[in-house]
Amino acid sequence: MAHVSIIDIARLAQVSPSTVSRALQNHPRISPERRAEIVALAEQLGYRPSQVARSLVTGQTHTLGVVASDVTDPFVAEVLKGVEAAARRADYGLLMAMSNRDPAQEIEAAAVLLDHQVDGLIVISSRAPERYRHLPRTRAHAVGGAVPVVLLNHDFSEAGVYSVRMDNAGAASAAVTLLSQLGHRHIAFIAGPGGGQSSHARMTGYLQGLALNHLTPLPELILQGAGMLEDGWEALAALQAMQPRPTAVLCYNDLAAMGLLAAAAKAGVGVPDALSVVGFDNIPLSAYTVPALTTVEQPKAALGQAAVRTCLRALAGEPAPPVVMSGQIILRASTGPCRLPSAVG
Amino acid sequence: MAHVSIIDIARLAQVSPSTVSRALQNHPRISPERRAEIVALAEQLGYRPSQVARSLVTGQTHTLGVVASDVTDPFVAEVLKGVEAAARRADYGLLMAMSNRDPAQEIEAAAVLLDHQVDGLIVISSRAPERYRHLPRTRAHAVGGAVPVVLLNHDFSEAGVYSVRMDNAGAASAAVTLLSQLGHRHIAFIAGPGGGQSSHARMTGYLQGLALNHLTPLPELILQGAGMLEDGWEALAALQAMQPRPTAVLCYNDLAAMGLLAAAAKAGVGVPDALSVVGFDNIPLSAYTVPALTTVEQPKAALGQAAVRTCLRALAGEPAPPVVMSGQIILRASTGPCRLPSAVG
DNA sequence: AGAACATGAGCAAACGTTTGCGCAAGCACA
DNA sequence: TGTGCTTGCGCAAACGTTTGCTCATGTTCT
Repeated sequence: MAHVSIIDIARLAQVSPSTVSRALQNHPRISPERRAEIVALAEQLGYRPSQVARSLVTGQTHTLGVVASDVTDPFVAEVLKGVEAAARRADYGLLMAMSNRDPAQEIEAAAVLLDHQVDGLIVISSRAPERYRHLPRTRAHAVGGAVPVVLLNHDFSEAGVYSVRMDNAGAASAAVTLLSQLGHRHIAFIAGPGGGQSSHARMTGYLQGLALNHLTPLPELILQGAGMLEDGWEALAALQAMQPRPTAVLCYNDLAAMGLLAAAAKAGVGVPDALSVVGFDNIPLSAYTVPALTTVEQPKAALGQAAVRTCLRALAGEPAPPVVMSGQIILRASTGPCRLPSAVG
Repeated sequence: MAHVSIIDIARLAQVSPSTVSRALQNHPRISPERRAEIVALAEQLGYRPSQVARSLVTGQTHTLGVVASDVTDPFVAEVLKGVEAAARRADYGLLMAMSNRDPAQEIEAAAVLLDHQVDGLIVISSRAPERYRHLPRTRAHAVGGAVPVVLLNHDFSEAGVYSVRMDNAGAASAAVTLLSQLGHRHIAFIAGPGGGQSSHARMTGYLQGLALNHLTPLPELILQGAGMLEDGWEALAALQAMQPRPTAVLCYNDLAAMGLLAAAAKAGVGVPDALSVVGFDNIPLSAYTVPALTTVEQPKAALGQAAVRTCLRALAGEPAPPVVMSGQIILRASTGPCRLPSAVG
């Protein structure tokens, strides 16, 4: 027995297919009795409407596209979870693709999703925002013309491109202030992937924080990284070699911080006594490191939800202003007062 | 300017739409010149075929459904990544939904994905395999009748349901043997979520491992858990209270192990001196704990790829026998020789 | 030279919905 | 009783493809 269609129901109910269609979508001009009869019949036959056929005529798939840089990154995973929950609540499907942190793959993935006629696109941690400008995203019945793209953790303003992000700069600056208040004068920064807005903004915030606390920014205190465990792991040696030696480190994310923590433990560098470490993201694991990681909470699930909300707003033709959420410092055990006399002063 | 369709091309090339369609899919009965002309025109117009329309007539969406228990679990994320990569390579889209470890949500998600006419379904860590038996998954043009379901880390054999998993029991048993060889006589086990096959199999393997090494299984040495950080964290107190006190613990997964590690560090219980800890999954972070975690490697990406391969095989009508991969113990620093004289014996 | 066949292309149906329009019957109003 | 509005439903087009069939032309074989 094949798939039961609206026509089968029509035949059995002795009505036209259009009547069945209207009955099932609660069209006002269908008599209550007919509706009841048809609904019952549909239920009984186990009728499930063909989303594909529906999409073809309406031009909407009721599906959102998500391109994520890498689900393996706990931050991304948490955001994705928020996106999924919100999409499900709004009865939207989720078509997923991964960019593997590569701009080319990102844009390619976006194109593929658009080919599948997603109603909207959400990009978690874009690395190539400017390329959405020329991405053809016209749709057959498109409401506002193009399918909306919402960039998560990127502020790129362009028609049809929306933005949901955290106040990375503010949070990073606050983290530096915290360290400064603990007495640290030499604060290093392990940067994140180039191309990402969040990396750039956190760097900016780091510098702002230094300025705010009258600390002199030293280029050599900034280490390159990509937001991965290895970054922190490898950073320790560089930190140890610095003159003056930093007593605190702000990391691009928790992953880098955890790498650093592991390296410190291995090298016998006491945290926080010899080195204070601050992460970013507050991934679940950060509460379980040794010592527990002081970090900046990002409202990950909320960011995901906001992205979906923004996308749906844009779809509805409503205004969808940029969303900026603020972080909050989670004080745990990886930070402490500066124990070393400042080598320079 | 709206979406350019096959008809627009046909008009411009002065041919029929069918010719355009055939030209674009390299049908043999189209002259090379025509094909070239049409292909060029399509390229120039930026033509992108409507997957929706195509799906309607072919009955295939070229899309796989994935229901994951929780992307936030690093194991799941890694597997998902493998699935995504393999699907992309095969030119398949990925429709994603999350079950949040809830059987009801799992089956509901599966139904939603099926409504979107996914060609196949991959379930990462199913908790309700038996319910796929009665899930209506007939398709209009279905090749083999029903859309294939491949269960990842579950062995449930039923027509149309395929299985890709790891040899959980064998690996768990091997882990116990390792601990036994290190001199441990009292080995505890923190179990995983009930309902999951992997949890059950690892438990079985644990018991087999005990038997194999002539250790007596004690019910009180088995703690309940759900494969989460908190499990390990909370387990420490229980372990400490046990008589005889276990000197080693096998955990359902790395997450639980990391929770335990954190708790041990906080309580001043030396690992591995006072307590050896073995995890499961070998998530990336497990190499960066303090001490680094001894664990069982699961070929996560390979599992994901195998799931896609199996699904595609089933779709092609080829035989798709169950896949069983074997794990391998990764020896790191959280395990060591038993230092305590056995209290009993 | 006739038959059989290969080549290149078009016609039209089909996929399963949604929806604008038309139409008949019933009703209220003047 | 005629006019106009409402209610309930059907007709048919449309969405953008794919594909079985048909058909004309050219080619090769006997």
